[in-house]
Amino acid sequence: MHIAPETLLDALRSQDLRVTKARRAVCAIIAQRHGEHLTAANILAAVDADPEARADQSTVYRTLDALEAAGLLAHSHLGHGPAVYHLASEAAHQHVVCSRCGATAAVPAGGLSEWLDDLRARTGFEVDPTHFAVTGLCPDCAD
Amino acid sequence: MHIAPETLLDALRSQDLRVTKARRAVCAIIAQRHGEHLTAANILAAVDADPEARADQSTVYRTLDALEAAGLLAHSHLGHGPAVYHLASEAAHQHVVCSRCGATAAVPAGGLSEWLDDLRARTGFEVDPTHFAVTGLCPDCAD
DNA sequence: GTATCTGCAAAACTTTTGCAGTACC
DNA sequence: GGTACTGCAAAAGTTTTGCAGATAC
Repeated sequence: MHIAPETLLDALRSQDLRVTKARRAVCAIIAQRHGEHLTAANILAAVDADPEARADQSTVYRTLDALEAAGLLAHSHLGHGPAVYHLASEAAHQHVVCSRCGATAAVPAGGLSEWLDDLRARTGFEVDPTHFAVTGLCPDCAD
Repeated sequence: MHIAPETLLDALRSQDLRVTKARRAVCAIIAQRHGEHLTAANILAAVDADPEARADQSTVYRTLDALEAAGLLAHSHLGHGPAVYHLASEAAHQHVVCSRCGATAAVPAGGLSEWLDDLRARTGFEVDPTHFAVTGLCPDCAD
């Protein structure tokens, strides 16, 4: 469940992408805090908090895009706020977000297969259920 | 499958909300074009197209909020763009959006009950699956 | 009369883009 | 050396907000 920043950088190298100071910094944050729901703003703040590193917000977005295009990273939308990024190697999971208090829960995507089969049968779409969360009311707010 | 603007206005009245010119105009558009995927911008444009009516965009948003709070309207997010509004009385349905070309499909929420039961059992959340679309690749783009 | 609603203008918020300069390979 | 990347600044796009004035009841 751990990943070294070098693993990410090596993956970039293997795709003929350049390893720059900004990309090192972003990859370090992602490796260090993976498992969290990191937004682009979180990553930018973390980079800026490191006196050795800095990166413009546009660079952070472009780096995240590059990592995503390289297949290393994916993002999801947990409701109305900013997108959250996570390693593509993390197990696919569906997010459920409370529309009142914002609490989140995750369920492995594995349990959704009948639903996905049903959707594909009805619509012909190859569905990726993890990109958008579903909303609902958490147990506390459901009262 | 039709609804009169007066039905919406009456519902507002019954909740002690005031019936104004702007609200009449917005309700007229919604009643007239219900079944479509109307964005706030669509509604604003439609109001402005009527020489008799006009409303500021902030008024349109506030009117939509009021109708939603009154339980008459609901909105969904079909991907990255603006939210779309529809009558709360319309049958619940789940949207599926192609992440490449933007094509949409809809499936009745009815077929999702096992999945919803499963989610509730695992997370305790009362899930509303219709608020966010799921993304995927449509048959044409899946090649 | 008074609480609610409206218009206007500006801002909030996330993300994207154009462009000139810098740094990686 | 040449291409890819970066920083800066500005803009895009949707939605929200503050406030003074207008309007529905």
